[in-house]
Amino acid sequence: MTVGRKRDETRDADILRAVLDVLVETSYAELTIEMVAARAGAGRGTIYRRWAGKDELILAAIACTDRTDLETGRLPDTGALRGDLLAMLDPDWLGSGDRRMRILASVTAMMSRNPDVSAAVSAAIVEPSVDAYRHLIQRAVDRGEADPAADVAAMAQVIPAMASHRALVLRQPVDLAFFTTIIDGVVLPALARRS
Amino acid sequence: MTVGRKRDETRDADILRAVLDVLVETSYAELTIEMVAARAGAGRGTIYRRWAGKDELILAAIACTDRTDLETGRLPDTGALRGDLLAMLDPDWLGSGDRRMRILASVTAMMSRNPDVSAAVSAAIVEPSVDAYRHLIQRAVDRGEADPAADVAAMAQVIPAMASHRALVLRQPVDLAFFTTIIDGVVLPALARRS
DNA sequence: CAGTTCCGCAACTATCCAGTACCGGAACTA
DNA sequence: TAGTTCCGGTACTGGATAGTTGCGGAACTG
Repeated sequence: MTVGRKRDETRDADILRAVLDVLVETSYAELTIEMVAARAGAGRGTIYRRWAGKDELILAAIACTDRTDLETGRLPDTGALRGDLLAMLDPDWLGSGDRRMRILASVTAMMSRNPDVSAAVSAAIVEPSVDAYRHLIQRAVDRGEADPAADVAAMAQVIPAMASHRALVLRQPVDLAFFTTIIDGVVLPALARRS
Repeated sequence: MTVGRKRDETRDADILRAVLDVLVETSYAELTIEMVAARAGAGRGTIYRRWAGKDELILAAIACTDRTDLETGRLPDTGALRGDLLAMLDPDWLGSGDRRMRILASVTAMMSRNPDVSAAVSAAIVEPSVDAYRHLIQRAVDRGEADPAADVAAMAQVIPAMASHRALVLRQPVDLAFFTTIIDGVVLPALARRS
């Protein structure tokens, strides 16, 4: 039936990973197919055979970002909100978060003009984090640790928002010290029970 | 002494304003000198005679953003923190803030690679806002209204951070309802005195 | 008035890059 | 083995644009 050499599907992942690697270092507009091909050890023709063009390629790369670390079942459960929040901040997580922030910066301008990019970024980068924080905070409320009147939806955005602000706008390191400051200086005070 | 037709210095402002107008609609990379010239009713040669190139031009445009509205002496003083924060949110301010957020989005990618752009944006767009919020919050602490143990530096970043997150990342409107939610759901709870 | 510099405009060069086409070779099918 | 499709690589085309140059005219100086 189907005749000829078969397409090597494993190259897809190599190429998409190369796209993200390039986006860590350069912006959406500056990324060229040649950079991706060189990084992936592929020919440009191979890329054009699999994706319709630059936009489709980048869109696919963003969508395949791995966020299994934030699945609800894998979130920390130390018994206290402060412990849960700090438990997320292991070096691996900080490193992958830094990578995602750089990609986010490279893609921000295009998000204004291409709703598909905006949707892909939201689904792959933004929403998983906010969902995770919402889950931890809601659990603290249910446990009676946090103020039952708290605006959980708003509070769940505080850490992602301040992290992206620090990375994208202030251009300062999003490290353990920063997260600790936000947790102890903003999040926990805002959620403390009124006595 | 100096011979010949004099340079019309008033065109500088027209051209720089045109740069910002274009940046509201397109990104740093997509902006062309031709777009700026057309918008300003100028020739490309006039622009190249005044600035060394595209980077210098955009840098100058960012630096000349007007923030006189945020001078310390002009900040609201209603006697209560909530009133002060809400008093900043008149329609003019929301409109100019939206404009600045769009410019910020257009420039974000270049901030990673050009420290001059990053410095210009910080000085012209970010720092004035944070300074204003810090001033209002510090005053509330001094007045005894806010928790004296509050981390004023961290809290002053909450509103700018969540606004830029909403505009740049979530692509949702940064309007009165949003600010009210943040003020009542995050800022005021975090600053409330422990009783 | 003569000479100079600015102005808007248009023509021009040089570069970069998306996208296409093809090559020789490898992998696969019948 | 013959024919087909994929692979990495290279050459090519076409469009966009940064930056330069020159034109005709206006503004200014002496």
